Amino acid sequence: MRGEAVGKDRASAMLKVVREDDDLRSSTKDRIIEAAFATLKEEGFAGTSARAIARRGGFNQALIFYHFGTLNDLLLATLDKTSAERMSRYRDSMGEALSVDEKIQTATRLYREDLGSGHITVISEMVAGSLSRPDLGPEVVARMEPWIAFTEGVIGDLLAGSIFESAVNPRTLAFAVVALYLGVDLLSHLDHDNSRAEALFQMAGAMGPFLAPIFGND
Amino acid sequence: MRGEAVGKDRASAMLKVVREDDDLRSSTKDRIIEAAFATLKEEGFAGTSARAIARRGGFNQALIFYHFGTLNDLLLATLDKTSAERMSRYRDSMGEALSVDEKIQTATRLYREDLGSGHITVISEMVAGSLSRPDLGPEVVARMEPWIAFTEGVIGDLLAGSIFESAVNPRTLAFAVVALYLGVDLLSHLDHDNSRAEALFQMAGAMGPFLAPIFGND
Amino acid sequence: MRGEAVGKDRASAMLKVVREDDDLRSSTKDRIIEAAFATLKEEGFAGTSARAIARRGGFNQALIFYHFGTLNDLLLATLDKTSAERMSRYRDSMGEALSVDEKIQTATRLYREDLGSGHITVISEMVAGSLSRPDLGPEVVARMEPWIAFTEGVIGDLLAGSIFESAVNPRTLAFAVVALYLGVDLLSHLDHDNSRAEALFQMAGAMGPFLAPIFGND
Amino acid sequence: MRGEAVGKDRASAMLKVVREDDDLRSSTKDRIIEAAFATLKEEGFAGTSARAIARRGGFNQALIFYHFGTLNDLLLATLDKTSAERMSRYRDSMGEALSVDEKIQTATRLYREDLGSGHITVISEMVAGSLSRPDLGPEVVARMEPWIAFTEGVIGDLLAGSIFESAVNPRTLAFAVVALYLGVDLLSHLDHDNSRAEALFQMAGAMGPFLAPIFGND
DNA sequence: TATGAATGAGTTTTCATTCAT
DNA sequence: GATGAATGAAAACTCATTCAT
Repeated sequence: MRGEAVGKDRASAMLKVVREDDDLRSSTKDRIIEAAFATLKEEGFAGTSARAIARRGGFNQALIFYHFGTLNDLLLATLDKTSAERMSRYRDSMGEALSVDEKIQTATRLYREDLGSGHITVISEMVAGSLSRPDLGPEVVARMEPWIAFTEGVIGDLLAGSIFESAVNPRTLAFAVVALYLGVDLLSHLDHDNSRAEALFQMAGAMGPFLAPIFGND
Repeated sequence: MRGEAVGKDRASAMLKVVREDDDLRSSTKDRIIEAAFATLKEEGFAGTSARAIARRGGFNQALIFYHFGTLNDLLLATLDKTSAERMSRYRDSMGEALSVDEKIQTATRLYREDLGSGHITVISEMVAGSLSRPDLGPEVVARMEPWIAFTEGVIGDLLAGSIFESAVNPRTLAFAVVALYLGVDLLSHLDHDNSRAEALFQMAGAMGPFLAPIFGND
Repeated sequence: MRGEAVGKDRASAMLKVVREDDDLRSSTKDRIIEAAFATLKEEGFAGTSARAIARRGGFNQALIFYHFGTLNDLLLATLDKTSAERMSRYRDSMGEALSVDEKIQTATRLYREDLGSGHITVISEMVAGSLSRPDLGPEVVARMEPWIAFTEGVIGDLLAGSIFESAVNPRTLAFAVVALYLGVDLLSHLDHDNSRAEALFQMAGAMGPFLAPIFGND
Repeated sequence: MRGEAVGKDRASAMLKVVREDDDLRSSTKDRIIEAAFATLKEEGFAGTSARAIARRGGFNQALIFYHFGTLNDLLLATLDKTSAERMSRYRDSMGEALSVDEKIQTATRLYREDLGSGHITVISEMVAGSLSRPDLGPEVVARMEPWIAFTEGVIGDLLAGSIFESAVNPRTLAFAVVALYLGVDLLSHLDHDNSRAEALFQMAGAMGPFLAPIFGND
């Protein structure tokens, strides 16, 4: 496990397929990112040192620096990967939800999905941990922008033609939604209690039918 | 043993005033807390080491441990003090605001006040920094509860008699408001940009007059 | 040896006098400098890591940083101490040597002394090692200046009244003498062969009597 | 095993010329040596890691070890090449200079040439950096010998027939000259100030005409 | 020949905390 | 109450070198 060669998966990949079932053909960079993800999830940002990641992934500390140059860069790559995966999932699912009501249901479902997969934990840890580090903060906030833009799109569709169209700035509201989502994640994660987030989604769900006529999605 | 000296400066403070000659200087514990606050504000959570606090306060590192036993405990005491000060300020101001509209105006004013005084920076740093540390997280979240309770009271007053009274759970909504506030703080702090938070407050302010009749505070 | 208290030698110094014979009353900073000196002498500049110094001195690595802040600063302090000790020795001895001949004899004697005590090794290592480090180079060269100034004084005395007085710039010649001394040190140290340096001093000694009349020191 | 490939690029160079298409590029070993030279010159001995050399030369780190077995060996090969080039230059030029005066002028010119080309920097870095490493020191000093021998020859020619012939040992004096040259290089390089070396050469130049009659080269 | 990947041992430095005084 | 000194553990990162291909 320690000294095994990983790179170069042209012919040898064929052989490796036999060897294991799930994490095959994962390149070394991917393996490192996976280890970083797992460490963030299990040990929190503060516990995610190069040593801890390497221990969890079963590889040498130095490998991180060989592939990513910097621990920060690995962390950001991990955030990027998670973020990209979730983004495509959100884009697909929200695209199919047409009415306000459906969108709320879908968002609730995705939230629960994120919760189960640990993405919420990892993103919460990354955002929170980066806050106090001047070198990471700006990078992390830059990675929030796509989410705000995406949310802005969803909100824009909803508002179009409604009575709020002129009163509400979709970009500002999108910022608020992302901030709320983040705050809920943090607080829920912080005390290991998802019941309040769950109640919030259910409250929103209960309001869905009332909102539908207002937004004209019937 | 070490921690025994902690938490009994009500009576002894009386003595100190007598003991010191003229200028009744803040007690040592207060001085340490002030130094911790200043360090959190200027250097961020990650930069707030025992050494950094001691350097800023002009006292010896070991003094922190003598008085607070643990760096974590000092940090929590600092959060407590800030939180208590702000809470009384919020309680007084929001008590005087009667209508939804007034409450929004007051909340906006208090937010700006917190921004200028650095309380938002310090709280953001504390919450975010603690999140990644299993020993601090639960303690910090416990200190959020009073704010949720306070917000719940404010919301409860508003909802009483309105058409939402039965549809909305004040506790859940209070949780959402605090989460939103926290999320906005974090994001604004993260990229040193308060303009979006400001836009959000202004959007809320613009909606105030429309909301007033709904809530029957006219 | 490991956990022993060192500082605070007011009353306890009395007790310590009994405990050991030579390195008593040496403050911790001195002990660290001595360990650094010994390490430079025995293991060379490249081998003088914080760990190596601490191992040799029997104290904790971190103590170096507590007292000197930086490894560089410890190294420079070590050079300073050695340099100051040798300077006073040179000043005294050369002051007593009046004629050219005597000065050459004295210089030879001092060189041999330096060789035996390891000062030449340490200075050679420091100078050479610093060369390739931009942070140390300028500091080391600054510590060469006093030696050039001292040499300039010695040369100035010799030249005064001689036929060379107008032809030779004492400062330039002093630079050359120090450079020669350094070069001889380096080469001798490099191949562990002092015979050529010795031969050089003897050649100079043989020329002494011939030079005396030229400089008018008879 | 690794080192077997070292040192036989005379015949194989012939083959290479044929093998590569048109632009007979320098052999790989030469390219590596050139990269090492450039790195020593630009980044100093301490900055001349295998990675730094490879980066500068645009080739793979491992190539160094394939061709030279050891980083030390590459460094020594680099010193060898530089040294050999300079030696032939010195031999030619000094051979043409007959009188003391001319020899001083020529040496001054060559020194300036070395300064401009960076050879002095590289040699200074190599000598100084090696000094602190037991594995390099002896090798480097061995590479000084040819220079001492060469200088001995030059001095021997000068002394022949002069009044110093019996008093001065040419070998010892040659050692002193090389040591002086080295010391001047180091000090000048150390504080990025060549003015003192320049002054020294000019002082020597000014004395040239006076020395000529003594040595009988008129 | 050449290379990308990998590694073990090393580096300086910072940390929270303890202890004797 | 307060302090200077001391420590063990850990941090991020770099090094020369090896190896399979």
